[in-house]
Amino acid sequence: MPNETNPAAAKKSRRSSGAMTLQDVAKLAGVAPITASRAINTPASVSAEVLHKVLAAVEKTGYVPNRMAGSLASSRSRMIAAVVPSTVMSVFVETVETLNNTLFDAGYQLMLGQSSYSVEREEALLEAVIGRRPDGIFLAGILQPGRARTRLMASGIPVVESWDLTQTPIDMLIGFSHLAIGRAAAKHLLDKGRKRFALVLAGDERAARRASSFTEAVAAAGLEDVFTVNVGDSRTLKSGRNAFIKILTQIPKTDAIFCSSDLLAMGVVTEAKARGINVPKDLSVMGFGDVPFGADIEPALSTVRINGGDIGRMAARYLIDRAEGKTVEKPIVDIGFSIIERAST
Amino acid sequence: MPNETNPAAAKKSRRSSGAMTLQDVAKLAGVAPITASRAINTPASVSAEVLHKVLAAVEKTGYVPNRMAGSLASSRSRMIAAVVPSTVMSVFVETVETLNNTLFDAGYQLMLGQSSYSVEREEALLEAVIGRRPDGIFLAGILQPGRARTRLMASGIPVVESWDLTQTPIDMLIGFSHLAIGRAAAKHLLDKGRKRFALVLAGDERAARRASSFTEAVAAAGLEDVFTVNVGDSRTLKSGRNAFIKILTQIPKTDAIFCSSDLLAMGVVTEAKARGINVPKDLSVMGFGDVPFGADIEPALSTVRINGGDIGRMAARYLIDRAEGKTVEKPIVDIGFSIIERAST
DNA sequence: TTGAAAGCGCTAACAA
DNA sequence: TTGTTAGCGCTTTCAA
Repeated sequence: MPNETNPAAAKKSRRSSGAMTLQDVAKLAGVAPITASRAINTPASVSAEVLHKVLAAVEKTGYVPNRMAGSLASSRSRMIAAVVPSTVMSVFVETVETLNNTLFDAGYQLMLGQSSYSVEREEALLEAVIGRRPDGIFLAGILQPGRARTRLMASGIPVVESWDLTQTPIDMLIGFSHLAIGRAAAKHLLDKGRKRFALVLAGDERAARRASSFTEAVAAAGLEDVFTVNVGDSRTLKSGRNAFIKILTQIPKTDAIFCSSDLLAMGVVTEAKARGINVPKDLSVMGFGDVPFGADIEPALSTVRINGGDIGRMAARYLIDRAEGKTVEKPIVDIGFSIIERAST
Repeated sequence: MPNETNPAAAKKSRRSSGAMTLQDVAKLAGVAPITASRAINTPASVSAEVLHKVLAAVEKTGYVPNRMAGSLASSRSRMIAAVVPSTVMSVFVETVETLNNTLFDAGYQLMLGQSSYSVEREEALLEAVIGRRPDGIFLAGILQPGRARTRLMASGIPVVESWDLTQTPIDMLIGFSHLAIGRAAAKHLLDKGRKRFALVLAGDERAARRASSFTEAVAAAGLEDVFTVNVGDSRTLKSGRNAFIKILTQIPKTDAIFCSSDLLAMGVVTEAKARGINVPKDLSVMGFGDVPFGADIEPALSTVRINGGDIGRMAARYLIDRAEGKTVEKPIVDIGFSIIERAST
């Protein structure tokens, strides 16, 4: 070993990353590396004197433990991965934020992947994620059968799927029933005495399921067919405005519209107001997702609220418990939803 | 070595994580581990026959490389960390989304940390982040001197600070001038012939700087003092509504309001409309950030646009180039801003 | 083009 | 309570 004799100028081996290591700290503190490790990670398991010496050495060297090495040695990465379709104007952000904060408070980091609503991207993302050996994976949605799902199950990594219900989850599940939401939304609007219904939705399979049960409930009430407008993107207000123009052209008598997002609903309301149509007198509009400012616009927006914060918190809790071997349960939770009645209906 | 003779039941050593390893693949393919590694990572450096055998073995075993082990051996984690204050209704989400997508396309993962606008949390976060040895760190903002900044500089990890300008960046910088924005906003409203100005802002230091140059520019035009309302949170519409009520009570003649976020501006507009005040005839309202739907509300919202996508893309590029040793530059970029004039002014 | 050997920096396992 | 030893699963280095 070169330069052993001159600590001050001790050059690291060619392969070293150059940063301070536990070795350096241990040497400075005059203890074995494992003892330094214990002083840092489980201070209770070490004598006061050793603790003091090691912490002093840490301070002096500016040592920051290399968690990658620790993870490799212990097979515990203290990382959780989350895969979401998007974070911009998305209904998942509250969940991701809460998940992340809860994880951090428990000493975990979040790896975030965005599938951009693409199945291929999602598959590639999951492959990459599995390679990082996270202690858990959160999925915004349910993973369809395929290569990624197989790999994921084979990996043995704890998984929380969310935002939907299924009989065959990969592992854990925190969701709610889109069919029940469609029915509840229809009931809400029927109770208001509305007669002619329309739907505005983007090409999202879950929104389509809400729409189908909505349509059924309206038919069951003996009313005319629900007119449905498909828009490209549920995260823009513009699509909602355009959709309303289409509805007005085709079925002018429409008096209730259920949208697959709050932004779409805001678009409908905006366009209606611009045309002198009174919401909610002439038209009831309902959104989905409960954006933070939905209560403060004029008229305040009726919507379906999903408690995204609860999903994030619960998912974090389940994944951490699993990672720490506290449970082997496979919870399947229906967290439900609430119909939020505000001025727009 | 136990069970060497019975591959089917071959138990891994007690310490093993149990997953397939490069060893397993190599053994199955009849080559050395390093050769299997080359076949997977640099297929060009290997004969066609070996490549075929290794890929077949990968397929059969369902092997997913352990990137943590690879990172440790190569001192390259292929992870980039981003630290932002928040992702809910935040002006940073577009940047994070673009950063993440650009990184993923280049084979990198994103670690996301949220400081929740707390300095202590930010320090703790950065300490945790450094321990993961990311190849680069993106900061939404500029890091103030302190323990974390010192540690970060000592770590040698490439850093991009953003969203502001400074003479003393840690490393790289992609920002813009908040003082220039305040002046430009004031000029825009002065050009409209407005006479009595107000500001609505949350307790954000950057917003305060925009406000100060705004105030100076108004004073330089010989007009009366700018009335300033401080609100708790720039990410709610409600604060904007309340702020406007306060302004109306104190300075009823106010005819121009510059807000520190688009949501605050939307709140002001909403409250004004609810009180029969015409925007923009009686009152000009201007936001900051250019939320995706600002162009589609009624009236369309004038605002200051920061190209968050560009920041994310450039940051990704710089950090990757640095990680791959392509450059050692320390770019300092002023990406500027645009005043977006719409109906609300 | 392929392989043997030696780590990367840490912690599990066992021993004292 | 402290230490010794032997890996974790991969890649760098050097040699053939």
